[in-house]
Amino acid sequence: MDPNDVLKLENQLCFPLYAASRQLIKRYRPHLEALDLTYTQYITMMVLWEEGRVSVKALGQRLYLDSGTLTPLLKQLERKGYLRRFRSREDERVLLAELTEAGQALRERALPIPAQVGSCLPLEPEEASELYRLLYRLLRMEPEQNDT
Amino acid sequence: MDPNDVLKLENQLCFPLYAASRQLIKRYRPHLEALDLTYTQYITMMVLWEEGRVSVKALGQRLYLDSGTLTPLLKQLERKGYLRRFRSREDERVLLAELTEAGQALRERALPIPAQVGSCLPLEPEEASELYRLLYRLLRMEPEQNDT
DNA sequence: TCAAATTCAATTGCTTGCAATCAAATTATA
DNA sequence: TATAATTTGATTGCAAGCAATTGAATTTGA
Repeated sequence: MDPNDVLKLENQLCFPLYAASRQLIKRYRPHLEALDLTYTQYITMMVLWEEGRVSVKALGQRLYLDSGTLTPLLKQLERKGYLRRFRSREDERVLLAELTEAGQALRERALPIPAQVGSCLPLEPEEASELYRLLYRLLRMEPEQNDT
Repeated sequence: MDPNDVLKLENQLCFPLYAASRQLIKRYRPHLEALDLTYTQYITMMVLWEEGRVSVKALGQRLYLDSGTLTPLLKQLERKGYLRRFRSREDERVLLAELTEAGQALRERALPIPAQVGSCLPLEPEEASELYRLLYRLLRMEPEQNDT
């Protein structure tokens, strides 16, 4: 590559990743609005639909989000009545989030969403799974170094 | 796929896209801090380094961002002295952003960044270019429909 | 020619996203 | 057992990101 082109937008992996992520999330919005969820709230609910109950720490590890993002988001979901927040008996530092009945019921209404969004993607199925594989490979990046 | 697994985090393309995008942007931060730029400011500067001068509208189309995001961002870059903002003579509605000397000079300091970030990715070169290709295919999604 | 429609940027208001910091609880170790 | 280090979640402050709205400039077309 011409060294003058190194800084062109189109020559960097990060930009299409960032742009595609936002564009795809935008595709979820109209479907999620009916459920009164944002995309981040939706993926949080997905973990709860799978686990039923989860600590903030575990949630953060699963979603690659920190407590600064999760705390207000979980409070919001609690206000909406989809989950309860309470401290663990065994370790009072640990805060657990647990599905309510309403949160559990919401799952049924979310079931058709993946197919609805997936069907309008301009990718062949094998391209989608290759993309999927490469993204998970990329996610295996080492976590940031801290100077201990 | 078991229909019960449709809502699992790991079965959706959007989640790894969203997570990988944020993780990769995090990789840029330490390098960009030295230039007093955030990631979004950086990609804005990349367009300016390429074009020299660009309207808010064109910038938004290029970056998939709207004026609500770009207006404060461009004002910030103007405060830092990297660009000037002024209205077009031909059409007073159009606001143009133009590189200053300082903005032009900043390019030299940004040149090594792509290689620095790229070198720590856990992808083979051919995987990276395949990922790149698939992301641009995905970005060819139709823009959102508006009900005219 | 002039009123309506369109285009464009700015503004408002809300939700992330995250670094930095703080406080509380627990664990390790002297 | 003191006390130091670690873990954990909350809080704070700032920068996106974007929908909705506004207001000014321009274009369209009757």
